[in-house]
Amino acid sequence: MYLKYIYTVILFLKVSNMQLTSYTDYALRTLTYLAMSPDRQSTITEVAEFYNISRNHLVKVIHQLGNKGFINTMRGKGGGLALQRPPEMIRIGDVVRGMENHFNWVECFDPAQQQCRLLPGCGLKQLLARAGNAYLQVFDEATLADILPSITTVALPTKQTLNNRK
Amino acid sequence: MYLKYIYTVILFLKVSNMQLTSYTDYALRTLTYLAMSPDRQSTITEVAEFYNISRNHLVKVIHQLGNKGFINTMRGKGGGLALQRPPEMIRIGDVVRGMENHFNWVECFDPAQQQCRLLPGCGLKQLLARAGNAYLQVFDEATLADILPSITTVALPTKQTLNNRK
DNA sequence: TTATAAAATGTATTTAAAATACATTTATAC
DNA sequence: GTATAAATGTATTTTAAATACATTTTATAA
Repeated sequence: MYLKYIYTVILFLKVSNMQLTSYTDYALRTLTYLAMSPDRQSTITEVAEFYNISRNHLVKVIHQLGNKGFINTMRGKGGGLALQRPPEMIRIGDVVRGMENHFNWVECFDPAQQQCRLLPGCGLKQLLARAGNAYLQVFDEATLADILPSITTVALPTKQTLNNRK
Repeated sequence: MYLKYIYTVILFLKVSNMQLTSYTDYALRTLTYLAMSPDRQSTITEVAEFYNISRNHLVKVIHQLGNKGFINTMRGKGGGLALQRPPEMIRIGDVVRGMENHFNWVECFDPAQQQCRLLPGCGLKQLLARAGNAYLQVFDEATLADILPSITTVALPTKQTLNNRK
């Protein structure tokens, strides 16, 4: 007897993308910069130049940092950026989550139908979810204050040096 | 007095790439397939067709699975693939590590010099490393046997059905 | 009240890596 | 020696991230 194979339930797993892009990198560095430059406004240009990274890319990162409530942004002359809360109150896990919006731990789907056709016994999905949670958990246990480099190793611009520069 | 800013120590973090690509996805599914088809040789073509995925891509995945010692591959007529060990002996963490070779948790470098210029107080590096370890830890606690779907939901080809097919 | 400095926003281009495709070689069973 | 299967290498396509460019909006200092 000829048996057609039953392909009905196919486990298609778009395995979790846990990639932290330069988005998160830039975000954390911007926050670090701001934390090390308290009591004044910094600007996007200033941060981009300090780290020697693309200002254009940074613009978007900083915009998002503002949207997510990590920093205050002020337009116009005399405007700039500053932390919205002290470093101790900024949880790294929140930053990571806020910057990486595609934290789709798992998607099980039929690539043709683009919909989940979860196998009843699919243990991988749960495993990936647990791994992802363990990953974020670590970030949830640290604040910006915890990762600040010892300030003495880096000389940051100050209001005075920025003025001298002009 | 004019102060030149000291840009000397710049923290450049290529933030860890924790992305599991379709490589790992395909690998885990191949292993699952083989585990559900014990007592016989399967072929690359068979696995690719079952999951309806690119045979060419799968070829490389399977080659690597063989290199890493998860499966036995046999060339030539009557050849094919089979698990090298029972599912209980195949640790998911090992598979993930084996397939994703670029698990560079952290790289701190000056993009110009491409070398690490680690800040003494850089707490992010450690944090990322810890998160990565926590992530892998979960995979280390599971074996292939743990994630196998209940076999009754999927009908796999058998030696008999494969012959009927010709 | 105007000029300027700053962020906000949108679009287009470049780059890098993953995914896929294609072609050839090597091994083995019959 | 022929058919079947994996091994291997290269080229192309696709996708998403990163970057660049252009314009608009907002605030404020002069």
